[in-house]
Amino acid sequence: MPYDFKERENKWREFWAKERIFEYNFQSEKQTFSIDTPPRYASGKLHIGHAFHYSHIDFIAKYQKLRGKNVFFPLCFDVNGMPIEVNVEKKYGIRMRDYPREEFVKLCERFADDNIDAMIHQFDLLGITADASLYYRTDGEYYRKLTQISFIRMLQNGLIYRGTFPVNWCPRCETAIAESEIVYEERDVDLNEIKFAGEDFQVIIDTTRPELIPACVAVAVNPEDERYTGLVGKEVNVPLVGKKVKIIADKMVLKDFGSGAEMVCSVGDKDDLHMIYAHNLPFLKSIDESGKLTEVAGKYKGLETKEARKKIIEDLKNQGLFIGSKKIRHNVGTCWRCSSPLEFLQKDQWFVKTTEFKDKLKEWSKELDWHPKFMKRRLDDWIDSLSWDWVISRQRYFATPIPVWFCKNGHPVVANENQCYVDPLIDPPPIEKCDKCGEELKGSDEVFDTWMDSSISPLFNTFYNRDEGVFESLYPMNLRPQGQDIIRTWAFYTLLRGRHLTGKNPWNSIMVDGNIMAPDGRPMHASWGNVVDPLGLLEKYGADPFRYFTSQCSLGEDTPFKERDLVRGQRFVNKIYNLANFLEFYSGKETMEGALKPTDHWIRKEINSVIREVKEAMDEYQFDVGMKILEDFIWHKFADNYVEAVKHRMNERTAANNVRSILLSSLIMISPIFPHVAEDSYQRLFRSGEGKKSIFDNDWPSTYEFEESSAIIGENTIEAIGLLRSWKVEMRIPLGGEISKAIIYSKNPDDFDADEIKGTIRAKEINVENRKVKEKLLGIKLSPESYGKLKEASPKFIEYLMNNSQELNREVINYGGVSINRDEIKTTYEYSVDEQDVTCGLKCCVSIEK
RNA sequence: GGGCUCGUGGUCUAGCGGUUAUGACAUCGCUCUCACACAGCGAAGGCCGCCGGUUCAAAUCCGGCCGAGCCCA
Repeated sequence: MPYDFKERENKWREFWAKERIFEYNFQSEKQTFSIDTPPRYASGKLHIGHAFHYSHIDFIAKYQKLRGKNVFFPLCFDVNGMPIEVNVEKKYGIRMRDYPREEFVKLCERFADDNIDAMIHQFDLLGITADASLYYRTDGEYYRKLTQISFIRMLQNGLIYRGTFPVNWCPRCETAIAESEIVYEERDVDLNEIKFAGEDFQVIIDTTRPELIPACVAVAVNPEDERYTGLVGKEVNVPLVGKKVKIIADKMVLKDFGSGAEMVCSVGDKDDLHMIYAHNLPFLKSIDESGKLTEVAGKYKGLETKEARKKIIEDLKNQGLFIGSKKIRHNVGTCWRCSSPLEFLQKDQWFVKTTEFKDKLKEWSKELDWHPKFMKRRLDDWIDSLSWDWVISRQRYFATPIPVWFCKNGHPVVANENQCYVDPLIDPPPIEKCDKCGEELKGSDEVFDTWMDSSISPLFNTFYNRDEGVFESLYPMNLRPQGQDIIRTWAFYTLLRGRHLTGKNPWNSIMVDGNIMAPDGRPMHASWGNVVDPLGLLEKYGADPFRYFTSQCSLGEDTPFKERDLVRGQRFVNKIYNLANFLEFYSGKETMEGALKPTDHWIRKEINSVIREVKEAMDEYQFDVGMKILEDFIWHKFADNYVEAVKHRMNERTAANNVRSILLSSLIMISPIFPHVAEDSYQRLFRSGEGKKSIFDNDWPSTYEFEESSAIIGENTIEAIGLLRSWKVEMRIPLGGEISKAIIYSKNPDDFDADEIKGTIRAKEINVENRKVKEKLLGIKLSPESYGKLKEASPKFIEYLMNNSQELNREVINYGGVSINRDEIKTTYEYSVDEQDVTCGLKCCVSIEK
């Protein structure tokens, strides 16, 4: 019977919501397991990466609940920043900077509101039960208030300062331009060769922007460039402006490009920026907001860049320092609105100190429990490579306003904590006039980098600054789950800020996921046409099969999307559904008592190791490992082997109860990944009577008692049944059909439960005999210690034993002066019988008479 | 250019010092079987990316090369 997932999945989702199964209980005595949920970006449609990542988080939440924890798993959304601005621009066909600020922000808010409802529905479709009673969004007043307060506290503690940093700037529109607003154009530009004279040598530098000569702070060459060996560290004269700069060596300079020497200007481009920080060079501002040269340029002051370029080349030619120029194709960043080439311009910005905490940050990162471990290296390498502090101010509209006012002399006045949330463009400053110069104050129009919001998620979650008692009990949180792409942003900034604001790490452990690739192994891109829509898959297969796919991805690895995993998941769900059907059919029909038989002991032994191994895998977030163990156990050991073996005695209460109990334990273990079919089966079979309200109210199964000797007989019996069943298939006897006689040939007839075999394969008579059985040695495996002892003799020793298998019966075998105990040798035998109509396995041979 | 990760039957994947190298999907047989044909039983299919090294022993450890992914404010 196929499983009707649509109806059933919906039913149980509604049940969980109505019964508040997954709600955090602030009054509970239970230990909390808290998850710092990634606030999902309010962009709208669920893409497969979200579906993948949030399923993993949901596995953890549900697993921890079964482990008896009070699970804190907030439902939350990230609703600040540029991607929403860009979406709004697209949706309405408008441009942010052409639009009144307040109205534009309103459009952004509306856009986010509309999307959040859809996203909550999409989470629900996946069976993700993030807790709506712990809801937050990062643009809420309550959240932005905390963002502002955290800024004020860090500023007061000297961790934030005002400095200058270059931004992309359009000199014509006189506005800052964000990275995403830059239009790159291939243009033909002049690459000029200019002579820089040293004391007794000269260097020819290549530049497309001679007007930046006044801003030159160094000449850079590649350290491996032989042409400049011995010149590094010497000084050269910068033409026209009468100053000297040093020659520095930096790997960023391309050896093969032109002369291999270039000027470092502060600041011409990003490479310059890196070199300025790396070599501790000064910042100059040679171009102003309107694109004119400043006093740094001396006599060229006031000229526009284009005029200055012309004039400078002319002067260079007059002095014989201009060698020539050639046209090259060059990628030029231009303004989206007016196509003017952009400048990289020094502007006042707010910074959070990071570089002076490098060593501290690495210590803090070490305190975290990383899953997988290698992800820690990514954060440490990032910390090592930091060259400058974190710039937190943005010249944008839709984000948390920086709670500051400025006087006309540039003195900042910061809001009081009790004023927050505050919008300085609307609200009055805390004091009327500047306390330094008495001038009028004007609200700052700068906003925070959105990481300033999201990097306090653990503080918001744990009621920092709202409820000291709750904060003390919840902080630090147990787990931060996140993507590998934002280790250097979200993980880094959260660690930094949590530590600075509370003195403690924000969480104890961090789990980092990889990405889902397209089926072709490449990243998904709309333009490549390889994007997979998860909503269509949910419609086609349901949530549990989709979760099966996500469980199959190794933690931290990139995994190509495979629809066949959903097919497999769907079959597995169906298998579980039918196991429940089977048990439902036999429910309450037991008519006799009976004792536990060897196969019952065997399945108990098997599930015991499953209970332990799945727990270990889930504790390490290795869902693929856990699921594999469960799949092998439930599908093959339990369904194919045990249930088949026990079917014939389901009228015995002991047998029926053992099947019920093993199934219940299996359902509990698989419920984090298959919540719907597990709940469905649970409600049908186990809820009535004294059962808990939901499968998720149960505890992780504890181990079963069993007898080892019986379990071994059970295992042999299972093998014999398997052989007989496949033998029946080969003989073209229907599996349900009766046979007159089955014969088991074995060395030890007592090693089999004949009644079980007889009942299962429907034989009228069964014989277990030890006649005519031959053993054949299939393989020998030595213990590692034996290999160590024998060393180079190992392969020869195994060969010797294979040829002289009687040696194996001795307690101690001497070989080449080394004594090996027989216990250290593991052997594999196969049985065979000199009769035609038999089939043989590792434990026995079987034969059938129709 | 730098850091990290991955490269195993047709496809995807497990294994991460000694196993007869997992398993899935696809392919090919056979079986409607009283929970399940979205099932069961079986078959075929592999120089474990390439080249060196360490070791008695390497898919597994080390080095180099080739290819792929993430990140570099």
